[in-house]
Amino acid sequence: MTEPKTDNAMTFAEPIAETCAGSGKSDCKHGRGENGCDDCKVRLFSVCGALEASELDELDRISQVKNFPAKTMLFDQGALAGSVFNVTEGIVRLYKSLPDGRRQIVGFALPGDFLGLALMDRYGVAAEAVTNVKVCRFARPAFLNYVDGKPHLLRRLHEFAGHELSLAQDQMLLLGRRTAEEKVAAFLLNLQTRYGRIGAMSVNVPLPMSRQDIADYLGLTIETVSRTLTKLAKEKVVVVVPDGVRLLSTDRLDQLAAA
Amino acid sequence: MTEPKTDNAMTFAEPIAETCAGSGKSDCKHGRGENGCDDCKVRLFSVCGALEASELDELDRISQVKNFPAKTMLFDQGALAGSVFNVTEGIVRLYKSLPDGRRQIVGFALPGDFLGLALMDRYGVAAEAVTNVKVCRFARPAFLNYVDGKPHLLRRLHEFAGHELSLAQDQMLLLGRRTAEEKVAAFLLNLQTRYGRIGAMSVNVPLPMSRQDIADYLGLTIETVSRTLTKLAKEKVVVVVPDGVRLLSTDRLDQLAAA
DNA sequence: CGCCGTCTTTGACACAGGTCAATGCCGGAA
DNA sequence: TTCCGGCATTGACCTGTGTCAAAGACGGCG
Repeated sequence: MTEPKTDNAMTFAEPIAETCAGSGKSDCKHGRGENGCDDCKVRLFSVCGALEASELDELDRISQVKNFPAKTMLFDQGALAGSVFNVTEGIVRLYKSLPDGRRQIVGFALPGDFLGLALMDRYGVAAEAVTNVKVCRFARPAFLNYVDGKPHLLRRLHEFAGHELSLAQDQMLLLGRRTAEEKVAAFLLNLQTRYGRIGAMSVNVPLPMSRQDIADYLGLTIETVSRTLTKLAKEKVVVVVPDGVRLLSTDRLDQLAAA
Repeated sequence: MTEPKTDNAMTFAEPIAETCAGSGKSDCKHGRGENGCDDCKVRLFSVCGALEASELDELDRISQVKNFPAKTMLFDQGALAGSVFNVTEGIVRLYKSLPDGRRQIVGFALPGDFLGLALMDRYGVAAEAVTNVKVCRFARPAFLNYVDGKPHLLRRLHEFAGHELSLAQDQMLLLGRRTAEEKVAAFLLNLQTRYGRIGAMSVNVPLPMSRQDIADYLGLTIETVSRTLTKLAKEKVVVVVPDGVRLLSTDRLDQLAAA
């Protein structure tokens, strides 16, 4: 369990707004690399296919780039949901907390991921920048207005929500029924896959988040995460490197994860 | 952990179709008790407010009442999602399984709840009748067709999905960070609340599901569930009765659940 | 009525993972 | 360069929960 943080007077970030110079050039071709439109501020993976070039332009126009330094909060659990975010750089942790400080990280948002898409009036989880983070922010009213009257997009959003739910259910299975070793193995494979989707496919899996974060994501303690990683390293399944892990035997990990 | 079931050759239910006599009377007033329209086959809590009377009629028309005896399967994990269900009577368990038989129940569906609303092409979880179950079934194409062109409904559905996600995240917190006693306390309170919403508000909480089901829902073993219940009974927090529990001190439970 | 199968409870014991504490590692400040 | 503070690792030990086994409780059925 997480020990109550002494440093829990977490500052609410005052993000630095940028003028979005550079992405303002209007000769944008909306080239659809695997990162979505390369010129645009937003990085759409999942929703991209549902959008016309003109719609992408419009979406881009109502957006605003913001930076959040590492460890600052994008929004707090239960706060009025004023914005929808699209992460473009860095990693965000999403979590719920118990009054005594125990914390459960329900997910890490990587570049391309959306936050606040549920479109409920309050955020159900808190979001903090793990690394320095760049996001594309949409004011809720503008986004709602944009979405309304685009049933295909609404539909897409709904499918997307269904996918999120499915992932959450996978995580329940992991939290409720898997051993520490299985949890860590599944986590590493999962991260590898997700990094693969944003270009950095490799056996080198960066772990920008702390051991505490990993522990709070997997329902373990920091010591158990550390020990498990060491054990996997001793068994030549992984190599622990600064800020990451190199996967030696994905097969073995698959086996351990017992997907 | 769940021991591998010897009886896992679970039969795929061949539901008995009914002719829906009785609810076919067309003088339905669509009286909106807390159960939705009392005359209709469907029992809509969450989505109800978004529908006009005429739309409810239409929805009712494309629906079909089916019965599933206890322990039969409504659909399997990964199966083609051919139907959307609205539970009208009984309880359904939704779960994911590991290849070795370990099982995680991700939720219990009570009357009024929808199954398969994610509208993805495959079910992400399996669904089994805990008790005898009566559902209102919509063929996917008909339901999709019905939903399309009703943006307000689509919107509502999306909000509903967001709510589901939020519940799933609460469950992650429970699974990852709570003790056995906290889990059981939270479970009982949660059930009480949900029963309250469908009319049977009382300190008597029916537990139609087995101890194994509760264990698989809370990430515990059957023995731990049993012991915890016994402990709560010794402390005069609850009384264990046949197929249920009477809550003596909701306050104490709240305190234990540490919401 | 008694038998039997299934579920639940209870007890004794084991162990995965938590707790506590010491040490190591590293990067930034002076 | 050294000091310092914040992680991460490692070890020793403990405990909550799992495992195994036996004994009720209960309902269906002959």
